[in-house]
Amino acid sequence: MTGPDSPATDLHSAAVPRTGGFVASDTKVITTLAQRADFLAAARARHRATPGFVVQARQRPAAAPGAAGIRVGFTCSKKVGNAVARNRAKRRLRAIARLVLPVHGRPGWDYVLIGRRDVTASRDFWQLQADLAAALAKLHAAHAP
RNA sequence: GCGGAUGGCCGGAUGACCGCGGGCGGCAACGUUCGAGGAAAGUCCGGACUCCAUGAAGCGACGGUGCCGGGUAACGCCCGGCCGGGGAAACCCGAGGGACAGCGCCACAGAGAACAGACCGCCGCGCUCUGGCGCGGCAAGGGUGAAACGGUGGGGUAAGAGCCCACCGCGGGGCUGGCAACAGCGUCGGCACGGCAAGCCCCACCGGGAGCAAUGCCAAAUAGGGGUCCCGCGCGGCGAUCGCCGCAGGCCGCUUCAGCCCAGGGACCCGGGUUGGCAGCUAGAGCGCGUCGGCAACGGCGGGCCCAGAGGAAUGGUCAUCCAAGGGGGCAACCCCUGGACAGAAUCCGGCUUACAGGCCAUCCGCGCAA
RNA sequence: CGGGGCGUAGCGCAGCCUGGUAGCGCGACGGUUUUGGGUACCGUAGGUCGGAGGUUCGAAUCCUCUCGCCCCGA
Repeated sequence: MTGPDSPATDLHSAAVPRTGGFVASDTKVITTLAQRADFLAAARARHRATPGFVVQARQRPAAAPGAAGIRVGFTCSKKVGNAVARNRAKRRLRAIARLVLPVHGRPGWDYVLIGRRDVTASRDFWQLQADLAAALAKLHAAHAP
């Protein structure tokens, strides 16, 4: 993943090679959500819809274990389509999360990306990235005092 | 060339960069290599593997299969053949044993629907008010029906009828060919024997149950609990509270035989703890090549190859060129735009079934043209 | 991975086992009663029996395949 010495790039140059590895104190380590309870907690927190998908975001309590770092989960229910459609939607969401979250995500937060039928798999990839960045900005702003 | 039939194959390609999962090397950074399908699907069959159940034989129950022969680890699959049906042909389709073992059903219509029967009729005799009526014979013709108790033609007769004859069909036994299903031939019988078994059933054959969340190991943690219920701790003999022997009882739905058990065995509920790791987990009835046997399915032999192994679960994104398809423009070369069938491994194999844009190859049948 | 059930008129169901006529309630529509509405009464219409094949003279019913939905166990 991205180290702190790797400068944040703009969206359209996301394909440039990122070098540099993990540092022990890196606060932008991204892990995936696995527990059902985490998904439920994120669903109860704030959310924002975009044309290609829905984002849920939740700031974890500071006392929670492993509070540092960004965590992200993906949801593609049976409504998205058959197994091929679900997997493809999930993979595209995973791709934009990997590109956008190191730049726009905040440590200590959980994000859940929810796929939509047909749109998530077909929408322009750059548009999807822009959607996520804009949604994150709104979510963070709404949370600010 | 057009139309059709069958069998098989492909089902986007190549490259670049950023990423993901596994293996290998390395202390590490990192390098290197591999990474979805013909159906991975539905879960409809058959197995491997693991655990559970005293064993064997017979009987019973339940479920399945069903022309014959072969292939296979096995199958309800495949190949070849037979029979029946469809087609002009290539070819296709068929759950295709038994209806004298028994039971049941065959609506409506029709006279009659399974020991046949007589509505309209046909024939003879008698009567007659000339319309018909009565008695007897007949079952060919009409009508009903999905199906009406052999069919066609001739003889025969009062009218008729396998009453008689020929051919066909049917049934019995025989011969020939075939491993067999079955086919062919001739003979006897004058016809007796309707259909439904994907209705019960009979016959033959097959089948113990559960499933990788199986199962085994390691670690952690609580408890060494509470409650309800069922069966039982029997008898006799010999030797000084034990041992041996016999009987009874128990362990497969029943029976028989063998074996084991004997003072404990079993079922369920409540409460408490865990929701980790490793193995099973991918080299196999494996894939393709050559050769031999076989009509074929397939098998033998030889040498070659290694082809996903995740575990809340890996294949994504972008770009370029080419290929197929659709739309638009142009006389054309060509240009522009859209954009890729069905669909994603979860213990592993053999099949079946279902979904599938488009394309390729081979063989065969019919028609047309040319020779 | 394994097991079970359902699909019939707009809605909820019966009929299927044992094959020949698809029926019940609510609703809809029309009429009567009422000043009007409700109620009550009378009448009418409405169904590819989820889909495709097969067995049978004949299939909602029997058999096979398939689609969709629901439930249960490990």
